[in-house]
Amino acid sequence: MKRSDYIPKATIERLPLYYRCLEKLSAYEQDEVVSSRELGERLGIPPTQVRKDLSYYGEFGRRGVGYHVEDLKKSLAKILGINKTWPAVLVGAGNLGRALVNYEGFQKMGLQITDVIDSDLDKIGNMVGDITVRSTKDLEDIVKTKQVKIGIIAVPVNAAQDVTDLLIAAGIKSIWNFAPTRLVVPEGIMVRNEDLSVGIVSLIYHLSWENE
Amino acid sequence: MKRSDYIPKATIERLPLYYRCLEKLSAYEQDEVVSSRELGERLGIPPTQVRKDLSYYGEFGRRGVGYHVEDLKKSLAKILGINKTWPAVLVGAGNLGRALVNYEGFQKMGLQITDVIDSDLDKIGNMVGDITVRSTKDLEDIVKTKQVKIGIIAVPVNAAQDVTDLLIAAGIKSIWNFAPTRLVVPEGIMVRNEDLSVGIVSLIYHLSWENE
DNA sequence: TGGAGTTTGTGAAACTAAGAATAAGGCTTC
DNA sequence: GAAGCCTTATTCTTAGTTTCACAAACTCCA
Repeated sequence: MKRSDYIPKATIERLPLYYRCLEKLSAYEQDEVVSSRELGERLGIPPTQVRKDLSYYGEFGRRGVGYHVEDLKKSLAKILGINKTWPAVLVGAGNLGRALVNYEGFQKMGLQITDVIDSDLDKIGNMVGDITVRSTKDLEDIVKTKQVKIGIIAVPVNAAQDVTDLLIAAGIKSIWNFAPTRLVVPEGIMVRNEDLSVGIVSLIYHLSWENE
Repeated sequence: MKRSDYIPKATIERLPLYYRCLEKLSAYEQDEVVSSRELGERLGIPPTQVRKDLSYYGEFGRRGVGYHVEDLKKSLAKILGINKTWPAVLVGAGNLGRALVNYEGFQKMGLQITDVIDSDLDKIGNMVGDITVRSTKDLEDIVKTKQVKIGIIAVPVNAAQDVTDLLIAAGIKSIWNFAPTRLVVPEGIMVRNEDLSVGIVSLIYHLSWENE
């Protein structure tokens, strides 16, 4: 597939939004075709931005017509890598861990949490959704046999770095980190921080400055 | 407090990171002073960026010395508006809602979830943490009497817009949205989307392109 | 006291992303 | 099949953000 040499990070963040919007369109709308204008309007993104973003990866639309919903959806799935299923192991069977396992949206995006790990002996053996919580001792075996590349960290801050080290030792390549701390990882390991506190603070920031 | 006319959005997103780092420093380190270099190293941000970000709000450091940890922490708290406590009402007593109520980091950032609302009759009256789940009918009363400005949406996608309308009708000014959809709101209402699917997709994206 | 070594604050430069303008292709209608 | 109206793709311009470079301020030590 064509791909420009440099693609803005911001573009990559918008692609999933386009994808999800197309999913909705293909499920509920009868139109086979959507214009960049309509796609943009639904997402609050200018149409020129939509076209620009897509153009990094090729020509998907037809001038004077628009984009074919199904085709573009398939193309985006391929671009995003969600045309296959990615197994993931989640560490931390607390509230957040349970919420993530039960989160509806992941399956559609290609993520499947196949295993849940916890170090708390009381939690091992419990069910989270339809997954049995297993011990950290099993981690390496799980990662190796299922070829898992993604690890999700949903443990308290003070355990996050230890869990990271365990995951990397077991062979994990990408980490999705929900603990509000910066993880130290070797070259080649990708970390995405999903930092909830940052989100709320920027909301509060705007609230507190808004009358000045 | 001094504040430049225009402050980059990216800067505002970094301020909470600085704040949290300072908290850690003030709790575990004996040094009273921290340099922009050290602060940056801990967060993976270049020191010039740290200084520039802070400089939008005034001069907090001493040349040749660095920043006084406690002072800067206090200044940042004031800038971010987290020197006071902001009450918030959470809608949706599912897994995600429970995870949010029990999330440790919020209190420190000035957010206090004071009430939980759900439309599901089976859930009303249940406890989430130490909060009793209440009906949507009580929403307006809660918002008015407690002067709540922040609403948190942790309901399924198809209910999110209805909940948004309810929150706004009740007088909410800022919405933190965990449902993976774009909310339609009137002018003057702030929305922050915390879209978990986007996070995982950008991780998958990098994984799937990495060997090309 | 003065010089060497730090570290901040900031204006300018470089870089990155977004937006506007334009060119080119495609549909519709007569 | 030609004119007029759409819509995409691309180039060019503008805006936004980061990085650089350096003066100013401070510490430490001789």
